[in-house]
Amino acid sequence: MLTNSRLVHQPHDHGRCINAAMTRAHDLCIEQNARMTTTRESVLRLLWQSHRPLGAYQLQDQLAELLNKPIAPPTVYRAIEFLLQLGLIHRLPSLNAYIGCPFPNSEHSNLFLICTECGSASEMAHATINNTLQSAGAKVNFTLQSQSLELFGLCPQCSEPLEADSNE
Amino acid sequence: MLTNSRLVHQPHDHGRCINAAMTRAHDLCIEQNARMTTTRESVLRLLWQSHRPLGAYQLQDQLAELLNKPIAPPTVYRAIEFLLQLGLIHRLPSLNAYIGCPFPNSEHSNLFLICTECGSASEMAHATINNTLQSAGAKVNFTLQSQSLELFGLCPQCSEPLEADSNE
DNA sequence: TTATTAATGTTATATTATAACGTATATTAA
DNA sequence: TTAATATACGTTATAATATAACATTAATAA
Ligand SMILES: [Zn+2]
Ligand SMILES: [Zn+2]
Ligand SMILES: [Zn+2]
Ligand SMILES: [Zn+2]
Repeated sequence: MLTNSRLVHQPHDHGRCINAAMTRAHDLCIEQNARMTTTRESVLRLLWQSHRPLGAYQLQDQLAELLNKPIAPPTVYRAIEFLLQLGLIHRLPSLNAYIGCPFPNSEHSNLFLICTECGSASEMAHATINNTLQSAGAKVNFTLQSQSLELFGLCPQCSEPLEADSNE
Repeated sequence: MLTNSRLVHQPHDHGRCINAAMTRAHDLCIEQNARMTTTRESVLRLLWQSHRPLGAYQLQDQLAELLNKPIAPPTVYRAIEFLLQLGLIHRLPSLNAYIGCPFPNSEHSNLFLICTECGSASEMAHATINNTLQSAGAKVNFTLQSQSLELFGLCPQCSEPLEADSNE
């Protein structure tokens, strides 16, 4: 089971998250002979500013501010599409939002844990779950191609206040 | 494991699906002291015309034709919201579409099997999967509240042509 | 019946995403 | 180096999905 949950939902040195993500991205681009342009790099970096998914129009605003010039939606969506195709980011359909992928190299299905309180989202690659889903499909002769798995709930951080209350 | 997969992805007497769904809906409304108005009933019935999820604006068109008068988006969305709250339908976030729930009474999480070829979608309530997800969350101190699970692939119907080819 | 609540009608607008076409920039071939 | 090509970006318009706000009507309760 591969996950960034422990990191995401705890205080941590987030600079390392950013650096690691950007390094991986550049490596992957070289490997795939893809171009990491300023726009694409900026969008990826913006998505890694936190572990909270961002919508396309939030990205638009932040990108415009960062590059200090007006940015139109297609610019953002093109960068998003590029990053999605390389597997550097994911789309969270239930939120219409995007988030950086912490392990873009490894084959993995997307299981997200999304905190309804703070908005942070972590990702899991969970072999058992994937196998179970696969065989659940197979049992009814359904050939699995891809999947979108989103779990909503309270992250460790946001559960704590409640525990504190019960101590009083 | 509770599912309507066998039914959905095979030829079947769909009239029975519709009748069962409408009966369940009316029963549930009585039980919950909720009003099944013409608009709401029509939307539910439209969603049950097939096992393919429909978007809000497809519903708008079909509802306008059915009721023979212009229908504005809020009318559709209000009916959708009502049916969602009663658990009579579900939203499929990755499709921006809605589908009737085959077992609105039973507590269940929403696992959908969506055929990328014919668009049909079936639903599963799968205890093992839910338990596994629950405990996967618990392992990283994540308290599960709700979930959105969508599997994409080929249904039995749409896999068959390929099998036929290999017989030639 | 009147008061109250619930549902719908209506208009406008917010939010998310893409189409179409032109321009600039980078890569490759000559 | 230059010309040809492919790739990325700029720009404008618009499609597709969803909601806000307020007026009107219908159903229920007092
Ligand atoms: Zn971090
Ligand atoms: Zn990922
Ligand atoms: Zn049916
Ligand atoms: Zn259901």
